[in-house]
Amino acid sequence: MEKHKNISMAVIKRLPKYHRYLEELMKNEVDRISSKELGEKIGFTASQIRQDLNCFGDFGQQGYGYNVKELYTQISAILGLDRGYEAALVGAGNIGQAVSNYSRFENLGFKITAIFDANPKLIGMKIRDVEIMDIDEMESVLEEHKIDIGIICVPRKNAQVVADELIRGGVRAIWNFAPVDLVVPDHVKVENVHLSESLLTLIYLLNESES
Amino acid sequence: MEKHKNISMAVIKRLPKYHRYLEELMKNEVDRISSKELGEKIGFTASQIRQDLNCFGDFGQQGYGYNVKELYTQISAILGLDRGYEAALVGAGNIGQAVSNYSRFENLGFKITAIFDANPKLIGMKIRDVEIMDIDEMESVLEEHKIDIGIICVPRKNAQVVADELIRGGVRAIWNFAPVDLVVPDHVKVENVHLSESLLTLIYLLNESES
DNA sequence: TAGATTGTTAATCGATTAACAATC
DNA sequence: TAGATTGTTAATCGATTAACAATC
Repeated sequence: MEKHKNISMAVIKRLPKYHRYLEELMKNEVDRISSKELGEKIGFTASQIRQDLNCFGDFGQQGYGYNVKELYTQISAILGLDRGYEAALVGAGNIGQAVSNYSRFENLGFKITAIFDANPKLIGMKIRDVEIMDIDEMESVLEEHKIDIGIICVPRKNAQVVADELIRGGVRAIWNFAPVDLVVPDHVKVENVHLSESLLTLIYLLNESES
Repeated sequence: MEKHKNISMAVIKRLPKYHRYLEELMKNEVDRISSKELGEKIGFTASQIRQDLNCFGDFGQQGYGYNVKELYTQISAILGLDRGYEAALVGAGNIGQAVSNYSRFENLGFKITAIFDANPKLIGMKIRDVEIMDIDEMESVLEEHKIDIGIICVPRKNAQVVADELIRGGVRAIWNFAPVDLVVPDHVKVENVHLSESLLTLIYLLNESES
């Protein structure tokens, strides 16, 4: 399976969508699907789907299409969902609490096992059985505990410092909810959830269609 | 200013980023900036920045660059931030509450003026002075009150129904936090915040860089 | 076998980058 | 004026779509 190299971002960003639609098809007990049918569901061209999937392997069968269950398993493996992930969340404010409480992630093998905040009022509180710790303890916790993913939900001005600290603690992937572009070394991956940018895009589109 | 047509999504998605960086430059009291300097800050090529901006007008001056304040004003206007927006949020669970509480939006002229939920325990509670109303009242509230943007924070299975209801009530833009792709008529714009997809992308990148 | 649908190559389309004359 | 930097056209690069032989 060494096809795996130099996959474009465009393709990568579509993988989770395939995953979601295949999960749904499985739930509806659909056994097979052609690229044409899947394309109609998902809103892609059949051609694009075949191109995308062929970046990773030959999952289909001529004259038949794709076996839903098998393809789902394959995509899950490609995404890396065949193992679990431990995350540490920093910043237990509005968004931090929402993310901590979001149960949908657990099906994906994703677990938040540590939560940090600087606010004394929050420290000691529990979110889904995980106690909020003092951010000063983060360094030592990261040392004794292997964390895959850091989640940054702190105010903008603290985000970079927290990122640096997470990286020093061995974190290789950062899910960033703060409205900044973090500066990180090459071996660290960042995925941003920039809510304001998303909202501004929507506002632009709203006005565009009205004018 | 009728250059405004047929702007590609790639460009539109970059506009909020320009807005953010220009805001920061203004705060730092920078008067002028060249496409080269801005590019270095923001991580785009100078060429791309000039191309992007020229979709909307001639904002620069040869030999000088761009006036930060003026460009910021222009980008704000392009994004539609020269007026205010009223939003209705549906689903006051984890994410709904986080979004309701997110104060950063108010600087953008964006205000959540109505919140709905189906849960009797939540109805009557207040979030930032806005009372959570019974979702059954939504139809009448939308009738008497002009709402620009609907925010969907309900569970997946209810999202499409809520979207339909918002659209019937005259909403033209939907900010969707539910993990579904909504089906809407052409004149309605949807911007998705798909947290699971974002997380899966990050997990993929994490594994890619490790292998 | 015949029909369907894949994997893959080639053609097209769109977005990014480079180059440079215009000009402040 | 000379240097700097734009706006814009042309070249390149990459992503999407179309086409079709291979084959289940």
